[in-house]
Amino acid sequence: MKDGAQAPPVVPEVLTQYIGFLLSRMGTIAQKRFSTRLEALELTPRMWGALNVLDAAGTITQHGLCKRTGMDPSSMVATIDDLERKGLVERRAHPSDRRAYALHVTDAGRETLSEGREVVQEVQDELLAPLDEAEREQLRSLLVRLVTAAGNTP
Amino acid sequence: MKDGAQAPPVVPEVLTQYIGFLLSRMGTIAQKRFSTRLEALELTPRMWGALNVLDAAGTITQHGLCKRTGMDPSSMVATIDDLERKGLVERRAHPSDRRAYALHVTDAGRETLSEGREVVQEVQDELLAPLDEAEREQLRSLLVRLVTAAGNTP
DNA sequence: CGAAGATTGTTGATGCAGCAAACTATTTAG
DNA sequence: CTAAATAGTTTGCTGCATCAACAATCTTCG
Repeated sequence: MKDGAQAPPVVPEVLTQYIGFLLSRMGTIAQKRFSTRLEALELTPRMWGALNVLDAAGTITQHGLCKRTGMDPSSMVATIDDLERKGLVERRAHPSDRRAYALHVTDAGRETLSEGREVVQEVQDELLAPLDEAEREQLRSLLVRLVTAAGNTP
Repeated sequence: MKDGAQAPPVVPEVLTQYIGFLLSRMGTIAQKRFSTRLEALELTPRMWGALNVLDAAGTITQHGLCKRTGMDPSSMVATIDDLERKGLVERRAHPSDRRAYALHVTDAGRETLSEGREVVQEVQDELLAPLDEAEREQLRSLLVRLVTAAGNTP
């Protein structure tokens, strides 16, 4: 019966004192899970993030998306290419700047968004299974403060 | 004065509701910061993690390290190579298994560990600057529970 | 006005980490 | 003793981040 005595794996106690390690590790795990589940919609995490921010912004340029998502401009090109190829996003002419595109979410894009939200909710519920509702909100709030602060210093 | 009206960047409100996104983003940020700071000691985050776990374990095999750190065996080979080349770790013969190595931290390795702990502590303090002591402990505890649970399900 | 500099989107090159397959040497199971 | 599993290693593929360079366009300011 080796399954009963399964190694106490995955979180060496030494490292549980390093919040940085925990953040980085949990981040990787989350990313992997979302990535796997989003495959069903033929979306990558980057596409999903961009689509969400774009939808919330209404209209925005690629550069604007880069600033908000922290994504590199060159990666953004590929991401928008992918989204446009799937018909979820359109590159329209920007009304006042001929260098830039005015990005728009299509109806198909909004459809995909609502499907995606269900999937994402499921994954999130799995990841946060050990926490009750109050703890989840606590975690969320702490993370928002950290990400916000970290984004304004570097 | 455009610097006063700096864009409210880095955390689009849409995404603050996705704890998965926050985790993944904060994890990336943390990793980058640590990576930068550890360069002063000529260490990568992977080397640092392996060195810590190894030190805490006393003696352990590469495979054991892989299980505990979640690192890929092929990556582990390169990581141990690096640590050994810097004289921080030794690959000794395993007493009872001629396939495996018994890894040991050298005196130089312990020296580096104590230097590294100071650096890591600094970075952690910077990252967690917005949180008071109680909140940090709260975050740590929540993350440990999540990582532990996530490590036992996949 | 008009030249200099900044911005937007794009391409290409580089490097790293994760993943999987194949392989050797050795140990364990049946 | 043979078959299967394990430890370590090598190699190649993939995905993503980062960087430098570039063309088109906008902005600034003498």
